[in-house]
Order: sequence, then structure tokens, then C-alpha cells
Amino acid sequence: MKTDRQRKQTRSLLLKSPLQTRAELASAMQAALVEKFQREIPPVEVLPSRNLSFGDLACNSAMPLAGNLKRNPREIAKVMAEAISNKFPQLETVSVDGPGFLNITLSGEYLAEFTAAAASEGISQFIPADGKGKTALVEFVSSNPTGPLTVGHCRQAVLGDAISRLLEAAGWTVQREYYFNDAGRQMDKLAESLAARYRNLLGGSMEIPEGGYQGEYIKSWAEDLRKDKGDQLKWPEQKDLFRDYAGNRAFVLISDDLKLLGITFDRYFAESELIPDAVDAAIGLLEDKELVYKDSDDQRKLWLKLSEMGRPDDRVIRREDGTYTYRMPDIAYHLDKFQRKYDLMVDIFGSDHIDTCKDVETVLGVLLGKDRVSSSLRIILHQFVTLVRGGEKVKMSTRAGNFVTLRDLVNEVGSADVVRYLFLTRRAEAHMDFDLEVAAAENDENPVFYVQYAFARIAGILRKTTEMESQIVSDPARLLSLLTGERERDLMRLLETIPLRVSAAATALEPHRIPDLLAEVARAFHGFYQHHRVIDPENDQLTAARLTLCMAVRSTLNDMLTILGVRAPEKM
RNA sequence: GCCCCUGUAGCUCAGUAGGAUAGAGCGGCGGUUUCCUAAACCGUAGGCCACACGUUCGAAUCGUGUCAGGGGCGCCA
Repeated sequence: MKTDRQRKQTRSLLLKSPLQTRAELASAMQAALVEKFQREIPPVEVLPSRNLSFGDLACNSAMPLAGNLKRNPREIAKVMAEAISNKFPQLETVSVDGPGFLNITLSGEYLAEFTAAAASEGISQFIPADGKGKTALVEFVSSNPTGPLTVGHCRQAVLGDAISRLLEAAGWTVQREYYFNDAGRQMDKLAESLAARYRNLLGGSMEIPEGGYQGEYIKSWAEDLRKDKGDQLKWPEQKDLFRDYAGNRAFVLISDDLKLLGITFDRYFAESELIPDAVDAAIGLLEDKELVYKDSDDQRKLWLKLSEMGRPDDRVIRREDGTYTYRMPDIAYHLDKFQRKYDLMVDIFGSDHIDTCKDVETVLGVLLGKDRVSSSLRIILHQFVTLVRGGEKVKMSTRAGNFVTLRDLVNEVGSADVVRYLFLTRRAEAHMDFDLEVAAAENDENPVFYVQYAFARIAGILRKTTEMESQIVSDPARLLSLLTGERERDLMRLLETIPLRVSAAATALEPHRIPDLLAEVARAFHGFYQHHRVIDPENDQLTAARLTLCMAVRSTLNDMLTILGVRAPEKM
């Protein structure tokens, strides 16, 4: 047994993070090329091999360089190979193949050491902390408080939360924000709809207004309102009371819906906070740049000169009655965000927002500078969800009463884990068919269970052992000598790639990559499990080594499930 | 008419800052359990990456065009 001090020494010699390893290889190769050819060389890229039979890492920089240097790409690759082979303890082999590919195999010792570290300390430490010391604001859902959340909001809620968690995994400090319009006409319609239901309860006749809300939920609010306040409420005299009551009820409804998925926000930002000061200030900025003009018929009506900023049409931003259209407070809201000085702002909207998003982004670019906006604001537009039940499309109409709510969906599927996982298996900009039967099936058709089952299997093994921490094999040479199977080695190779792939997913703001990684790890683990018995009473050494590998897998699965917000179950 | 997204295996989808033989799950076919959870594993079949042209040493990936599907084009949000 090595002492802690010795172990640390070994680690400092051998265990570099996956990122460091690749960066050192790249710069050594670049330096060698500069030395050899006596000219500037663009950075060399070390990438994961597309096909593991070629090796663990690959580099194709020799080929694009061949034209510039007027050399055979294989000759260039050879220079690069010589620069690194036998110089890095993390490497096993380096070879030049095909037209000029450089293939690199990682050493068993390095992989074993990585595995041991992952087993004892987890893998999250190896995810490059790109966001360390930086703050991000993620805005999502942002549905107006007029009724329950729909399936579309559900996708957005899950997406926004996963993006937030992914950024957190990469070291960012994330604030989740929900913006809602409480000053617009929608709230008045809602109040009037409630008043109509209230009056109907009392036998009076009052129609739900044009564009109002017909959902059954408003009937129950009306009943509650009657219980609380009696029969004597007057419309429109007590309009504010109706509006506040409806708004509050809607908010409770929405936050309950979000709770079903385990999603919470750090801040709910109300449009009314921006009116009038922030909006007036924003209009002032636009006026200074002569980007607005008054309507020829009505001086109070204000237009935004979007067509002069490269957008197709000018738009009204203030109506005759002094109220604002959607775009104006949204611009003010984003100016507020920029004033709060986040390093990154992410907006998540449904694809129906495409035009307004572009308008707002364009205006921000004019007011704040295009570079500032493009470097710190990322807008993600997700496509809609089609619900399918047994091959048949489920009709979803946003018309009154006939829409599928988030709550219905979660209840029918029966599990927030499944909803989250399945929504996150497709990229945001892809249309999604969500099959309710597959989602509700508790069998092998459901990909969530495949991953969770791998975790539960490991938990089952660990329950049968005691003092598992003390059994972790931290000496890489010993670990390597015990884990000799191909599946064991492949599993270690796979685990080593995970931190950088998680990091890449975070940079791209693409949480859909995580379910793929999870399935890959689970598959490799299930294969290993089937072919190698972990607990072998006759062989303590081997048991300890395989437990170490299991612990590393466990940590990897756990960290990635956490990013998706999906439970890692001890038992299934 | 204009704008956005999509078209990859029977189905649902990954893969697109160009790279070597295009991947997975489900479904199909054939196997595996005295042993840590068979919600698992192993094997096998299945593709003109919508189509055409172009750029390139090299294209599912980039460009142009065509076709097909979804969505959006309010003084709603």
C-alpha cells in the first residue's frame, strides 16, 4: 500500500485531466511543427477518435497543413508523432495512418489512474470549469399567468432547467428567471373571464369576452371566489379584485405544475416592474437614436423603425391608449438584464417567437453594440411537440378547454423522470413526436429505465459490500493488472471521454447530448456486468478492482442524471 | 408571398466548427438465467444520409437550387 504522499506524487506525474492531456499533446505537436518548418502553424487539434478501433484520440491537422507547407501530409504527421511518442506517460501508442491521420492510444496506467480518481472523488472535478467565477441568467417558461402550463411549456421547462444544470456542471453560477406579462391586456381578459364565470354561478348572464379564457379551471376559481368573498362582487367596478384574484390563482397553478417536474425559479420578473420607468427610459434611448416615429393619424401611437435596422416591417410599440405592445417591455426587460451584467444570458422560447426575438435582438444590437449582444445573449428556439398515442396524433388545440396540459402529460406518463428524459433526448430545434404509450410503458421500450437500471445494479452490488470506500484501488498499476478484460478497458476509455463531452454539451447549450452519453455508459456497464462477476469471494483483490470501476461508473451516471434532473434510483 | 426548423435503417432519433468502414434504441430473426436485479446480455439482418449541381485531397456535414413535412408571419403574448 502506498502512503498518501506517494500516491499524490504518482498522480502529479501521471494523472493530468483529460483536458490537460489533450492540450499538452496539441501544443507539443504544434511546437515541433514550428521548429521543423520554421513558420507559423495554426493550433493543432486533438480530437476523440470517431472510431475506437483507430485509437482513443486522433489528429488530422496534417492534412489541411499539407497544402500550405507543400509537403506530404504523412510526412507532417510523422513530425507530429515524433514530438509526442514516448514523451508522455499518458500515451501507449502513436501512429500515422491512412492519408495522414495521427492515431493515439492512451496508456492503461493513465486510464486506471483516472478511473481510481473518478471512483474516489467523482468525475465532476474533471469537467473543465469554463464558467468558474462567471454568472449566467437563463430565462425560460415565461408563460403568462392566465392558466395551466401546456405540453409546449413542459418541453421548455425541462429544456431550460437542463441547460441551467449543464452550465452549473461547467462551473457557472446560474440564475433561473421567469418573466411574465402582468400589465398587458391578457390579464384584463382573464379578469373578465373570471367575472363571467362568477356571475354565471349566481345565475346572471355574462359572456366570456372575445379572446377570453374558457378553461374549466376558471369555473373552480369562481366557486372559490364566491366562497371567499360572497355574492356581492361587482363587475366592472371591482375589476382589480377579479384581476388580482385570477392572477394569484394562475400563479399557484403554474408553480404547482412546475413542482411536478421539480423545477423552481430564482426570480419571477413582472412586466409591471418595468412600467413606466424602465420602458420610458428605453423609449428615450430609441428616440435619441431616432429609431421611433409618431403615427400620422394619432400622435400618441408610436412606431419602431425596424425596417431601417434590417428587419422586414416597422412595428407599433405604443398604442393610442398609451399601453405598450409586447415588444416594448421585452426590449426594456432585456436592457435590464444587460444592466445586471451577466456573463451569459440564455433565452428559451418556442419557435413561434422567432420574429419578435429577432426584432428584440436587432434593437439590442443597435442600442448596445452588436458584438456585446452576440457574445453574451444566446437565444434558443425550440420546436413544438406532437403528442402521439399508439401511432395516432393527439389533437392539441390552444382553443378553449381542448389542450393538453403539462399536468395531464405528467400524470398520464406517471413519472417526471420519464418526461424529463424523453424531452431531452431530442435537440431543441427538432420537431418532436412524444409517444405517450412508450413514455408510460415500464418496460425495455423505455430508454430511461435502461440508464437508471445500470445505476440501480451498481447500487445493488455496493449494498452487498461493506466499507466500499476503503476498497477502492488507488494504485493504478495494480488496478490495471487486475482489470484486464476488453470490456473493462473499454469502460475505462469511455469514462475518460465523458468530462470533455459534457463540457462540449455545455458550451453548445445542448443538453440532448447527455442522454446519448448516459446510454453509452449504461450500455458499456451492462455488458461488463453480464460478463464479469464483480463480487468474487475467492478473490478480494479482483473484487476491489472491479468495485473501483463500478464506483467510477456510478459517479459518472449520477452526475449526468443530475444534469438532466432525473433521479438515480438505488433500487428498481 | 416572406421567414424559421426539419428530411439519415421498418419506427423514433443521434452524428453537421468537413476526415478514414454512417451510429443507437425500439421493432425483426436466432441465442443466453443453479451465480451481485433478464428493466439485462450476445449474435444477425436492415442505409444512393430527400434529390441535383458546386466547393474540397476528402461532403450526411459547407454553398446554390429543387422537392416534401412542420411552424410562424397581430396595435396577442
